[in-house]
Amino acid sequence: MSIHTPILHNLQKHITLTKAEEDHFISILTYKEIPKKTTLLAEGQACNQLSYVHSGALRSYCLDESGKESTIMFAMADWWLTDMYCFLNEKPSMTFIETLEDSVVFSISKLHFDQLFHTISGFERFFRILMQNAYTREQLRTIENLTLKAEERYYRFLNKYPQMAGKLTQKQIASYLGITPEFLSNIRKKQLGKQ
Amino acid sequence: MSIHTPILHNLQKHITLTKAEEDHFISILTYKEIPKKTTLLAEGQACNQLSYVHSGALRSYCLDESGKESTIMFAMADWWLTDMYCFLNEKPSMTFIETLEDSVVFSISKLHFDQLFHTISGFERFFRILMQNAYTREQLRTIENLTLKAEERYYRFLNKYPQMAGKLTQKQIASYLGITPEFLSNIRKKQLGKQ
DNA sequence: CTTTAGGCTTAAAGTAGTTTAAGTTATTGT
DNA sequence: ACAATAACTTAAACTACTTTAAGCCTAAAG
Repeated sequence: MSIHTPILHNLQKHITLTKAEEDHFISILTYKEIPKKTTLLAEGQACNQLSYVHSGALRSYCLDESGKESTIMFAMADWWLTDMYCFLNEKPSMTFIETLEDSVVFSISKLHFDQLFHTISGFERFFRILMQNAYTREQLRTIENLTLKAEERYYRFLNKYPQMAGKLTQKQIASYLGITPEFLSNIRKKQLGKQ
Repeated sequence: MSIHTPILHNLQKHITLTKAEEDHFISILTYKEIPKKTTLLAEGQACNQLSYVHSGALRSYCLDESGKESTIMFAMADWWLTDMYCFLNEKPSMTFIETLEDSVVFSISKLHFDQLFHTISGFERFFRILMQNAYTREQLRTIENLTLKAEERYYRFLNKYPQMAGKLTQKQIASYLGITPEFLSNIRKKQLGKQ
């Protein structure tokens, strides 16, 4: 059971690798230990890393003109994270990525990423499935945002990501749901009364 | 310039096909002429078709318990459309798809779709890129829904999809933006005053 | 050609969510 | 151990958006 077992296992969810492919894949990974509350990507920076979360938890968010934060997504162990649009199109990042707790990630540079489609025969398939899942998940989020009230969205969030709830502040959860922290506090008070 | 030129051209945006691959691809397409305001997929039905829009315009939407419509997406010439989650996972459809005007589409069955990954060497890449674009577009929509007011979302919609604006009713546009038709009418009146 | 249903508008009243501001409780850095 | 900063709460005033209901206009169906 090496340090690379989980990330290899993640690939093996969707594709089979030869021993040579495994070795090559491991050779391009950059191991990073990142303390809690560290920003590893900031708006405007080159977004040339795709990261696999080995342990810990991270969050990506953007800021509007007025300085208001919106949490785009979070990632815990066994998830992948980057500013996907900017990574794929080699644009300066439009988002921030920060650790929520001490984390270990394996990063792949855009250069190596592009090569993986040639060096690992199943990688195209692997990444296609990753993108399929990300797309359908994001579409569900859109629909829930359009059709549900904040209270219902909050309970679905708690239900879908119970582990994340403890790692995020209320302000961060509110910014994922698209409401103010004050209103989330309101929703929670209401629920306490019911119990 | 055959009827298949546009759909082949669409594949060739991202991959190169041999003549044999082109012929095979064309052989699995189902040509469909569909009159205006026809429902070609309804909630609960098997969603086993992925459709390329040759001409015309379509819309996908879902209904909540109370009967309220939400427009998930629309598609015009040269776009692809299905209930992606249900198509990929072979679940009964959660959405409706209807034509907004007389349309011609080429459909691919899930069975043929699965085979394409083996019969066309670049298809995995093609579909990966399709999913990448769909994902990053959807993520942008989420952020705009969370951060912008309805008025701003409406003007960005008009700006991004000027051709669609004329094909959708105000009710449908409102349901894409996540507001009531009455409030959209309000926004439009306000703008008329400014001009 | 006429009826009817749907699409669009208007306006008044209601509600979900925001803003501001103040106070309380944790965390963090020195 | 202390001060400073951020997290969470509360409440009152405000605004964005919804609901309801009525009226008008256009297009499709008989």
